[in-house]
Amino acid sequence: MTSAPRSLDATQLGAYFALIEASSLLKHAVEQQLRDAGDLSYVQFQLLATLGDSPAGSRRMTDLADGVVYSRSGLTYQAQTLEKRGLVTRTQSSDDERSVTVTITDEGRGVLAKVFPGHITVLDELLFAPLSRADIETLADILARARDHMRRTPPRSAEPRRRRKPAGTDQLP
Amino acid sequence: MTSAPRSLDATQLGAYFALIEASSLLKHAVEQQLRDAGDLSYVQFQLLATLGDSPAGSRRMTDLADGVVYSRSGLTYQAQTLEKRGLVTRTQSSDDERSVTVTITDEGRGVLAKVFPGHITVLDELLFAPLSRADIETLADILARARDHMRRTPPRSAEPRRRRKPAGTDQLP
DNA sequence: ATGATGTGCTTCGGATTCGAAGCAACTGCC
DNA sequence: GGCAGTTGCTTCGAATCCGAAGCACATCAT
Repeated sequence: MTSAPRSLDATQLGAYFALIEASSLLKHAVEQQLRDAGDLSYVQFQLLATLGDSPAGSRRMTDLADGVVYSRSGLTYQAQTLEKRGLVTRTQSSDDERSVTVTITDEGRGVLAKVFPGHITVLDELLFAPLSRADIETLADILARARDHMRRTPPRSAEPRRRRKPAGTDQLP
Repeated sequence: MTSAPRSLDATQLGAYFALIEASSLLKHAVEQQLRDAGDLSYVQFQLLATLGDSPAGSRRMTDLADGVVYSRSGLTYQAQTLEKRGLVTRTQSSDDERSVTVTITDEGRGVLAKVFPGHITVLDELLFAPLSRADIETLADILARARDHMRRTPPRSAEPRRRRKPAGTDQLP
């Protein structure tokens, strides 16, 4: 299928490791700041920030899950947590009874506002400080392309559920 | 304290989000492949790979923790797991009674070898496919600088415990 | 030596994660 | 209409993660 299981050259390895390490370090630092400043986990912050940017401060669970990279069940868990703290509300959609609309509350926006300045400071000091303007632009461009490609490419076993047909009725979807 | 709590411009935001999303997506995909191919978590793979690259296939716990971004306790947990499966051994250092040396076993190398080809395939298909040679070089360069900077920069409250000196006895290490 | 401090690792408890399974509501097709 | 299949979300159980506290050895100053 693919050609011989070749190995990666030094540059590729470097890019791969640097990507993983840089994002891990950054994420850890950001997580700590969020925890200290507003008692938020990273996902919780992402959810609030996404909602804060959304029209009417609302989104369906599914849309949220698409934006963030988390599992559905994890999203449910965090949404519950945020609801308990009064930072979001959850309401049934009227047109689709199954669908749940999550909305950020004023208190949620308050926490977001309280946490933002420190968040930006961390980014400035850790990520942007050693990079030039041009670096940042280049980085954004390259990573955006990689991300978009990955989003388009199914995870290699993402068939949503292969159901067995009654018998012999096997046409492709 | 810091200057006015400015906000990020579009490019910076783009770079930040792209970094987080791209690394998350990549990590998830890699994790799945590792799970399927060798029943390894990502950390476990990182540990084995690090050991495999080390002289004599050995490292002290602390050195491993520095290489990977994980917490000490998490490292202990994974090392135990790997030991149970016979992929590494743990032995006391002779010169420092507290220190534990982790060594990869032949079986560990076997798992590593079994998992590698698929690992590389995932990287090729997901990360490198949409990027040019030059992109990869640039990416490696920029992210390496960012990573090195972050490693140098203490996490803003990482003073390992500032003991008060008796008085005036302050020379640098 | 000997106590004070520092270091290396583990244990402990709690939080967060995921996938699989379950439930309820929607859709399409006969 | 009415049932098969799909979709949206939650629940469940197990795995994994982290920080704080604990333990044992090392090192340093007295």
